Formats: sequence, structure tokens, C-alpha cells
Amino acid sequence: MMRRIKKEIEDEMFHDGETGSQLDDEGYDGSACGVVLKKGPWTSAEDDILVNYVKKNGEGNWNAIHKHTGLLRCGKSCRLRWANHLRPNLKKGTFTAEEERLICELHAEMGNKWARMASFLPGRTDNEIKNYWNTRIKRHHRAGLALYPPEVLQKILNGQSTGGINRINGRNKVHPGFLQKKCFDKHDAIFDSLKDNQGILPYVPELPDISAYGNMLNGFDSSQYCSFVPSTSSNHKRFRESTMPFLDFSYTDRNAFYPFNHVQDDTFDKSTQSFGVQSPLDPGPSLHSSMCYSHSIMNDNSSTSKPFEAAKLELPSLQNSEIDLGSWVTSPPPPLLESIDDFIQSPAPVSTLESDCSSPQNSGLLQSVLYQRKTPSSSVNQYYDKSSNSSTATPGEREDSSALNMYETEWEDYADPVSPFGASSILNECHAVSANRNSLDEQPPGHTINGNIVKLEYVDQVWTPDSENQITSLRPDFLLASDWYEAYSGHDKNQSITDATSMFFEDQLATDYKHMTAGTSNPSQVWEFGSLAWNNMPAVCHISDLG
DNA sequence: AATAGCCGCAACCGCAGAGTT
DNA sequence: CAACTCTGCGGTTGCGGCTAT
Repeated sequence: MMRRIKKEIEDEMFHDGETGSQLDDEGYDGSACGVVLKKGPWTSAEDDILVNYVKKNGEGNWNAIHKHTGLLRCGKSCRLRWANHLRPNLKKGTFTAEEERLICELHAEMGNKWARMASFLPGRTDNEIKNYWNTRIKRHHRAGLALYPPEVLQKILNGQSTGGINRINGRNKVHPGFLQKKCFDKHDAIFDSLKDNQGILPYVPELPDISAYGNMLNGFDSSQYCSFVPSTSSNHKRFRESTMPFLDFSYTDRNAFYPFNHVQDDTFDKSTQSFGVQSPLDPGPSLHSSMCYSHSIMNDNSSTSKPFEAAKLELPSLQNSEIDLGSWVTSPPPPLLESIDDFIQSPAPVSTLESDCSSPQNSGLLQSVLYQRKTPSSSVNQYYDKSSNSSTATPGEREDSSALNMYETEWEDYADPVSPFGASSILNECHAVSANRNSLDEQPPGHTINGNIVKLEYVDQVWTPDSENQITSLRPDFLLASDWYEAYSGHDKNQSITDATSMFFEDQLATDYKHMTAGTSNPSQVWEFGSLAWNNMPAVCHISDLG
């Protein structure tokens, strides 16, 4: 009401020919060229001018409006006013339940892509959606409610997405927050090709909407609003993602949300099944390869010479466990482990996890390597060092972590180089394992992680010869050496795998790979680069409560 | 009835990409 | 090819209304 009254008064002033200069103290803003442009709420007279102009000239060329009509508004302001309030077919009022559900779904898919989301909600503007979501976040956080309804999560991650991501063409199909654009044109191109040719590839994951996972997994952070915010851009603001869900588990109804359940999507299964290929981890429960990795990587000798050892993870009943928030204060553990511990501590039934998530979080494996590559180069070493320290590593292992302090400092600075679902952390740490591996045939010892004993075991005879062949065909090194590499890279497939790897990962990581693979001419022995320990998938994670 | 705090909306700001010169 | 402009996007802020005390 008050706003309306004020508006009317201003309308009168406008109609009376008042100039902006007379209102300098009340919303007029100086601008270039000596022209004073008004700021603040729009009057109905201004709206009329704008509407008439757009009707006559169409949208666009917003900066010309001021010149042609004398409207004392900048082009940006005009565009915004038109888009959010004046254009036809705008739907006003509160969101309907269906719209709210759709927004949740879309946000789970694409994150804070308000404009994109608006395209799925006719009559709604990005600003409206953004405001709604921010309000929702506050409201739900206060109420201790999960931000995403479980059914929405389930739907999204079952592949029944709204289609927001899948319908998106071009450069935006991956959440930009996860990709450091500058260095990924090549990768994007590669995966574009892969995507376009899924039918002939043994395994070509749909480029995931990593943001969705990222969003969800933000909730794993112990802190409230922070989280694993991508910091891969020089423009930090762009990646602040302040309105990410940060599903603080101290508030959130855990029963309503099991990110890892969902993160363990079945993309891989679908992809492989469509080619008649079995998921490499299907034979075993393998509860999430990422899980296995995350713990196995703590063991520098977790690998063995036995190929294709499947993983089995026995989760303890940790329903009574509490997140050790204090541990962050003195010695922040690797976010990955924190996240996973959080996950473990969720009351999700183990049986459910094992049965429903038999396939690995594979959609993130290769992609995660790429993703990881997109994080600051220093992160590799950072994680490397961190991995050596994050568990009860031996003194000798700790000595290898000479850069630990540096790591921790930078870790704080990065506030998490963000893997969407901790995968980059996982992979990086596994990378460290690969490099440090020395006793290949030993059973890995148990380690203590956040108060839990994590023990790895290897399960023999899980992979049949057939499955071995199958997995071989899925391995990145195999893919790189196969026909599609030639077809889509334009390179001779006889090029070395290392070269192919270089094409994919470039400089540092490729160098790492070369180093690791030195001395072997058989790439199948060594695809552990990028932490893809395909041959030595740690099999069993026994986690028992220290207490 | 007064008022402090909260809430939601509208608008602004800064940045980046695309297009143009 | 660099500089400039336009446009769009996402984050933030300010203001007015609402509500609890």
C-alpha cells in the first residue's frame, strides 16, 4: 500500500515534467554523458513508456530506449523491468505446488541456473525463482527440513529428470561451476563426440549434471553454508553458490536424504547394459566405488597384483555416531572422508546400499578425472599430501607428506576444490596410492578414519574371465587405444596410450601417468592413472567402530 | 499502540560471453 | 586482433510489509 502511494506520487511528478535532476536525492543516479538516470522502483508512467517502446520496436536494444523515449533508465534496468514485470504472459502470485516441485527438480538437476529453470516454468522469471529458492532455503533450514523432497531426488537420479540438463545444448550442459572453462574445450569436445556416439562406445557416460551431485553433496559438509564450493575460477563470485542446499545434516532429516544413495546412480548400468556390457563392479556389491576408493586410498599398499578384485564394503551401524565437528577445528580431515563418514553415519540400511547401488559411481569416474583436472593444478599435490596424512599413516608415509602444511593452508583457501561428490578427492588420493604402492600382494591393513577402523580386503575370483574382458573394454586406456580414439581424436590409434592420455589430461597428469607407467608396455597393467585403479579395485572396506 | 526484527520482493551490481567496430 | 558495446546471468541489497512482543 505504502509502495503504491509512493508510486502514485512519483507518477504525478513524472507527468508534471519533473526532471531527474530534481530527484537526485531520491533515487537518481549520475551516469556518463551527464545524463542522470533514475534508480529504484519503477513508476507506472515509466512502465508505460517502456511498454509502448517495446510494443513499437520489439525487445532488445535496451540502451536505445533512453535515447528514443527520454526514459531516465539505463538499458539494463529497462530490460529487467520488462522481463520481470511488464512482458506479457507473466504469471504473478505464489508458486503452485506443481511449480514448487518442478523448481526443486530443476534445481537438483542444474543448480542455480535460474534463467534456465525459468524456461521450464512458463510465465515465471528467473528472479522469481531465485527469490523463491532463497526463501525456501532459509525456511527449510530453519525448520530443519530437507531441501529436496526425496521423491524428487529419486526421480532425478533414476534418470527421470525433467530434462533440463539433457535438453541443454552447447557449452552449458555441464555446470560451469565445475569446469574450468579455459582448459576444457578439448575435453568438452571429446565428450561431445562421445555423447554423440554412445551407441558405438562401450561406455560413454552421459555427461552428468555434476552440479546436481554437487548440490546434494554440499550437504555433507559439516559447516552450514559453506561447503565444497568450486573454486576453480578466478572469479570466485561466480562459484560462490551461496544458495546451494548445504543440507546440513545436523538439521536435516536424514531419513529424507541420502545423497550417496542417489549419487550411486545407475547411469553406468544403463549405459553398459545398453551395450550388453556388464558393469565392472556389478559382480560385487562394491558399494560405490567411490566409497571403496575413499577408504582404500588411505592405504598405500592397498593394491595387489590380483586383477579385478571386487570390493565389498561392510558398513557399521553408525546410527548413533555423531559427526565430529570439532575435528575440523584443529585438523580438518579430507572433505571426502568427512563426507563419506557422514554418509556412513546416515541411517541408510546397508542392505539397501548394497543392493541398490551395486554399480559404481562410475558416471563420475572418467568424468571425475577430467573434472579433477580442471581444478587448480596444485590440488593434485595437495590431495596427494593430504591423503598421506588423513589416515593413520605410517611415520614413513607421513614423511612423504612434506608439503602437508602447505596443503592445509591451501585447503583452507580453496575451501574445497570440490569434487561434486568427493570424487576428485577420491581420485586424487587414489592417485597417491598408486604412486606409493610398494607391497602389491599384501592385504591392506586397517586404518582409522574419524574414529572408525577401515579395513580393506580383497575378494578373489569375483571377476570372471568374461567380466575381465568386459572391464578391459571399459577401461579408459582400452578406449583410448581402440578405434574410437582414432575416429574421434583424429590421431592414429597406434599412438601410445600415454599420448592418448596426454591428449585427455594434458601436462601434469599426463606426466604423472607416464611416470607411473614407465617400464611397462602393457597399458592394461597400469591404468591407475587418475586414480582409476581398475586392476586393483580395493575390494572390501570393513569399517568398525573404534569404540 | 509502539516497535523491533523478520521476511519477501524488486531492483541493482558486477561479471562474462557474444557480437560489432 | 583488440577495444568496445550489448546482453544476460547470478548474487546481493534495500525497502516496505508483516508479525511477534
